[in-house]
Amino acid sequence: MGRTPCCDKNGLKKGPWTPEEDVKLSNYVQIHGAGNWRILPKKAGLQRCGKSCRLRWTNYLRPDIKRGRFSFEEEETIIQLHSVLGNKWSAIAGRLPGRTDNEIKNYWNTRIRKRLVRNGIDPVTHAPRLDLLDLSSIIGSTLCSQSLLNPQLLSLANTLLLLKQENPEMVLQYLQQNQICNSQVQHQAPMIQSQSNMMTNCSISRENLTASTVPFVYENSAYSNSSSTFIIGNEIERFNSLLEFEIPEDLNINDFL
DNA sequence: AAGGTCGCCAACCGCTACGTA
DNA sequence: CTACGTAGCGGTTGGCGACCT
Repeated sequence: MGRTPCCDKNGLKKGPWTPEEDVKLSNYVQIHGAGNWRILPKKAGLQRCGKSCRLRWTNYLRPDIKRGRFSFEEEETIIQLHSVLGNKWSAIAGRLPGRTDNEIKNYWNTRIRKRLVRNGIDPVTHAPRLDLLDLSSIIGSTLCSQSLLNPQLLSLANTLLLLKQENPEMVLQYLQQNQICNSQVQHQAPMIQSQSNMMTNCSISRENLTASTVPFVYENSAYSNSSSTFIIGNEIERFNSLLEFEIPEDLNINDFL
């Protein structure tokens, strides 16, 4: 038959750990090592179940845990890994030294997820939320009739549209740097007089989008498909932190196509 | 100043895969 | 092979502090 029960739950303490309990647990693990959580509480003199001890150790007391704010690089890594792995918090934590799955999960749910939603990006699929866009100008257009509505291209165009709302100047720079937009548009300071006029000076051909943009996005990422939105999504954040912009109300995706 | 609301995060709950008797 | 314990994982909860009204 099986083993004896791991612990008798009657009389065991629950709730927040006291400093005294932390010391007992830390001292015991430092001497005897982590593991065998079933007998650990008794030997360490703790009125806790082994599971509670294991969680306390792995999520809080472990000496290699890095505490404090997540860096921009860590945040980028989390978003990128989440776009590939989904809610596999332990797998994500395994690639972020010093961070626990619980910490990453909390950070995702309280910060990153909300911010992605705010920027019009679905936190589950990491794709732009099409329901937030007026796609009437696309559906039924020549794009469709010519079978050129490839999902990646549409996804990229949508992302650029969102990005334009956030930061039109950056969109221009991005397009020009990657030879997607050939026109010589003057770089101007933020709070430009008319963002929409500026954009109409740019011509972005479908050939350029498929031949230049998508490979550019991919070669800057270890992942495929969904990562295209991720890369640009980060650009939104990066520039948001630097600049403030007016958001034009007369946006149309045709500005990009 | 007091009560209400919100956000953060540590800890718990429940489930699953795997190991062991 | 079966039954059960253990470890690990992801989802959820609840306490607490900060902020708002």
